Amino acid sequence: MSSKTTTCPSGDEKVLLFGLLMDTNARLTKGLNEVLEKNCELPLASFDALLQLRRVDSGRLKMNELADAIVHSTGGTTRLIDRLTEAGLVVREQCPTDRRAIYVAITAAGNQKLDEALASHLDFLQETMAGRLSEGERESLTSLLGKLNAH
Amino acid sequence: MSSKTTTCPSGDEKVLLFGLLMDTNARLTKGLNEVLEKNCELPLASFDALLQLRRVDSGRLKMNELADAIVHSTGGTTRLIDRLTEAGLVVREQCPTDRRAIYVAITAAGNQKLDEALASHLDFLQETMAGRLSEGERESLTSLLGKLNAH
DNA sequence: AAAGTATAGTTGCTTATACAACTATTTGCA
DNA sequence: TGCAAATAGTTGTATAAGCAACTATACTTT
Repeated sequence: MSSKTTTCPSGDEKVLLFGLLMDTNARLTKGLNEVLEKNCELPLASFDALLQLRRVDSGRLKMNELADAIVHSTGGTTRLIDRLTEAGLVVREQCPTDRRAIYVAITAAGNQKLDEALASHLDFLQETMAGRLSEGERESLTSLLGKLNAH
Repeated sequence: MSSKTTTCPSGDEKVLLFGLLMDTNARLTKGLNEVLEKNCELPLASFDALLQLRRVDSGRLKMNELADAIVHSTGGTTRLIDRLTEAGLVVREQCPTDRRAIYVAITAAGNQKLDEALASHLDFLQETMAGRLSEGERESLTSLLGKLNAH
C-alpha cells in the first residue's frame, strides 16, 4: 500500500527529520548571529559562552566544562576565551586544588554585555519562535529535543 | 505564585528552548560528521550538498539555489563545489537560458558516494534517533520543526 | 537602443575552528 | 616512593566559511 519512497533512503523519514533539524538550526542561528553582531558586536559563539557561564551559580566553569557546554574543541575554546578575555568580558582564574585547571569567570562587563545581548535575543525569539509556535508547542518541542539530546 | 525565574532572562523558556535546539544540533552534527569522515571520507557539508542535489528530480541545482538549500554564502558554496568537482562527485553545467547561471549536477560517482554515506547516516540515525524517539514522537518533532522553520 | 540597475557566480582576504603535538600537573600502581 | 598513564590547557598549522569587491550577463526604463 505504501508508495515507493522507501526505495530511496534520501527520502527516509529519519533522514528528512535530521535534515530539518540541521536546516532549522542553521537558519535561526544565522539570523541570531546577524542580530547579535549588529546590535551588540557579539558573535554568537561568544554569546553562548557567556550564557553558559551565567547559568551556573558560581558564574564560572573550568575550560573543559565550558568547552563541553558550548560543544567546541578545547583548542577552539582556548582561543574563544582569549578573545573574550581581551574584550574584558571574562577572566581566567587559577584553580586552588588543581594547578592544571583554569576557571573562566564572567566579569561585570561580561554580565552587562550579556544583558544587552539577551534583550536582542528575546526580541529575536519573540519574532521567530513565539510567532510560530504556541506555548504548548514550545513545551512539546523542548521535551522532544530533550530526549533527542540525551548524552 | 510563580517563582523568581522571570527575573533572569537567561532562564527564559524560549531562551532555553533555543539553546536546546543549538545544542542538540551541535552534538548530533558533530557525531554524524565524525561517522561520515571515518567511513566515507566525506565531510558533512559535502554530504548535505549531495543530498540536496539528489532530492530534486533533475539531480541538479543552480549555484544560488544550492547555496540557499545548504544555508551557505554563495562564496562558500563556490569553494565547496570546487572541492566536490575536484573529487568528481559533481559537475558544473552551463545554463542554456542564462549565461550567468551555472547548474551543479551530481555525477554517477557522486551518487555512489552518497549511497555509501546514506548507509552510514542511517546507522547513525538508528542509534541516535530511533533509539530515543518513537515514530509518533518523530512525527511530532518534524511537524514542530517545520513550523519553526517557515521562511 | 542605451544607460542604469539587478543578478549570478568567483576571487582575495580574514577569521573561527578543529586536530595533533606539546607542556605541566595529577593520579594510580608497583 | 617513584614511574607510568591520564588529564588540563595551550600552541602550530591547516581548512572551511563569510564578506566585500569584482566580472559578466540579463533586465528595465525611458
